[in-house]
Amino acid sequence: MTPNSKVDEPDVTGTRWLDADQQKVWRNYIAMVRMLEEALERQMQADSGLSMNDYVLLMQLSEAPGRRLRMSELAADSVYSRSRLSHAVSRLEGAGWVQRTECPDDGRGTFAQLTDTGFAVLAAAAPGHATTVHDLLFAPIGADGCTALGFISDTVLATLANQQP
Amino acid sequence: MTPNSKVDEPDVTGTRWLDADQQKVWRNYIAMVRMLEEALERQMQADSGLSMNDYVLLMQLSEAPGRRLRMSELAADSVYSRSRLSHAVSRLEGAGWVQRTECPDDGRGTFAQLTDTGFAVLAAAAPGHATTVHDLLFAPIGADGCTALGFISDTVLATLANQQP
DNA sequence: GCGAGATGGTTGAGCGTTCAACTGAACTGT
DNA sequence: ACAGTTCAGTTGAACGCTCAACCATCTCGC
Repeated sequence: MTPNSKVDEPDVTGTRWLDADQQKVWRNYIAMVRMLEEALERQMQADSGLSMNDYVLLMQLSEAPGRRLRMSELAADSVYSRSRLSHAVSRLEGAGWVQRTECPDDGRGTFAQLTDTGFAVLAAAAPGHATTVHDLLFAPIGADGCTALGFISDTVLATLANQQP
Repeated sequence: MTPNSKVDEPDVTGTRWLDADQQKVWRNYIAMVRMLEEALERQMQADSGLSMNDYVLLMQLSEAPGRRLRMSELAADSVYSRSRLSHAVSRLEGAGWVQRTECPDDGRGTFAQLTDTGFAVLAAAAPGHATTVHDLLFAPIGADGCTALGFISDTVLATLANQQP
């Protein structure tokens, strides 16, 4: 619960406690993530009637070749479980923004294909989103902050990637 | 959808697009946040049978004077809606980790009080969590990364705070 | 004092996510 | 060939969160 005096070394229980600075940073990081998510969600919902989750899914599809991806690729890109993606795509399909397509190469596979309607919705939502991200994140932290955030993201992602397999 | 050549200025639609660097950073930031959350959730669930959300709530309570907080204070600290917190505390109360108490000063108010059982559960969960955060975040990014992340969090939080009222 | 509005908190319905179980298709070894 | 296993994806129930409606209490103006 409370940090040890020796924070660089594990204590007798093998715990690597966080020092006071790290605790504060961790706490503020969590708050930042939550509030930023909330602000983006609010803006997206208000301006486009779209949830951020759906927006990101459509975005991923829009950037894929042929504007379509295998379900599992899309799931991996979005850090979604298969189940979650399946439900999500069903909803997007219901809205007419995505269409499921059979995969000729693999009988088990399914493509999620962005429809023209879906692309239009995405295109309409993009400017507001970009502006919000700019105003709330990149403008305040500046170029140095952007570089630092890039480094942090890359480093943590690499660590997590080496962790899993 | 695609960034303009002039990225520091809003275009004719008033949009402030992100440049290529920022797009990449933003994408990786989202992935980092999701994967980090997932990893922490997994560890917490596996080691303590606790969700991260519940852990953070218990943590906030444990640090408050008398290990109790008004519902609205706890909600603000946790970036929770009142409703969400009310539901969450009901569950925690069901588990015996938190108890609701009347507030003498304000007839409308309610205290969420951490029970001894709740504190014990939290104490048991803390070391594993601290170690995971250390190993997945602070150790990889180093002292400079920690400073940078602190700066970014503070800056974004300040921006968001000035945005709302 | 007292009525109007603001504040603190709860409730229930609806929706999205998770979890475990399931279907079918594709490899693997014999 | 074919049984066992893995892989891609779906399904339905359970659970957590959101949203709007709601009650009770406090505060402010008159």
